[in-house]
Amino acid sequence: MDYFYAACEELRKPEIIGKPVIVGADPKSGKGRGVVMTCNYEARKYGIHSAMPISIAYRTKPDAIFLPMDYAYYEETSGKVMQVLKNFADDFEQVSIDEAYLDISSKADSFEGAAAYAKKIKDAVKEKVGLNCSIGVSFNKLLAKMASDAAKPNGIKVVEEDKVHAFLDSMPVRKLYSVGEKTGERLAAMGYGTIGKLSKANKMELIAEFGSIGLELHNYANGIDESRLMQAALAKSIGREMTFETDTYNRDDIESGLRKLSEEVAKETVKGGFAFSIVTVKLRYGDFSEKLKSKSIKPSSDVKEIYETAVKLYLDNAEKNRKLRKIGVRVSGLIQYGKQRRLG
DNA sequence: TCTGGGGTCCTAGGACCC
DNA sequence: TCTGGGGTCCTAGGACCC
Repeated sequence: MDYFYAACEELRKPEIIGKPVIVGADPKSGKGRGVVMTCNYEARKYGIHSAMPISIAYRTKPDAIFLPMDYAYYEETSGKVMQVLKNFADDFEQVSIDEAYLDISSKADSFEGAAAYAKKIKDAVKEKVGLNCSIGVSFNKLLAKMASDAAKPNGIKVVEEDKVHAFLDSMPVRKLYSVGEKTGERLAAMGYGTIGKLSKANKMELIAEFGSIGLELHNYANGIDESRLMQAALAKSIGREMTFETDTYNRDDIESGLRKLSEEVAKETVKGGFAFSIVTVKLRYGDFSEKLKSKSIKPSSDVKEIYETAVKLYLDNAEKNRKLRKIGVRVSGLIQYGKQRRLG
């Protein structure tokens, strides 16, 4: 989906269409903590983008329309979109709230036919939900995904078998799926600044540097991806995090934060019908250094177990003279004992 | 300029079991 | 006195994605 959260807001507030719209943290007149979740293309004209600190977005365009996240509404809208998409697919994999893979092998016998079919899907999403999406069409998931990125906004991009290198080679290596900031820097230092250069790299050199990921990088750079669509899987962990308005080492503030987070996590695990056997606490200090501390326990579904384990992990491991910026609570080792309900 | 919150997967050492 | 190989679980850390 194109700029999904901001597009959802435009859908229910047509009067904001055409103005810069930013969904994310409360800017608090430039003092707010947090980031831009997404923004529409009018806001992007000013250089605003996802993950940008909200304070900078505010400084850049103080008269933009700033809106808080409304997950429940976005989930509901996402559900409608996914329902439309499923009806067009032989096989279907939802990847996130606003992305999905569709296997349409039986629906077209050429890429030309597939492109026409993609247009039908786009039109149906627009007609039934009212939102624009972008579609990548290719012969594997990697290339379909990268083509859909290239198709944004509101486009369709096809990558045929004999056009893989024409499509990938000139892109900076950072655009390759699975290459983030760190791997991008290491690849650049090795002389692989573009996907084309990476595609010709020596496999063994990449394996020596990155282990099994090195082989994956080489395959991806050559457009090779044999992964299949995955069936919806049960959650592996459930967590909640919060950033303090100002950094703190006050024990009462931190413990009440852990209590609130534990309660939310417990509510979510009960909703999913899960017990858990591992509790993890995240501690982020003012300098952004982060520690995760975890403890295995007897399987439980009790909020008290989460809270008491979380507080113990905090007390045993936090450096009490350093202020904390963020805390988090997560449970894993999930065992489903009850009926699954949809997780939000 | 100052950096969120939800996740997943991979690696690795040590403990422990057979 | 010196000692293998296979496996799982626990804990911690790192990277990435949306």
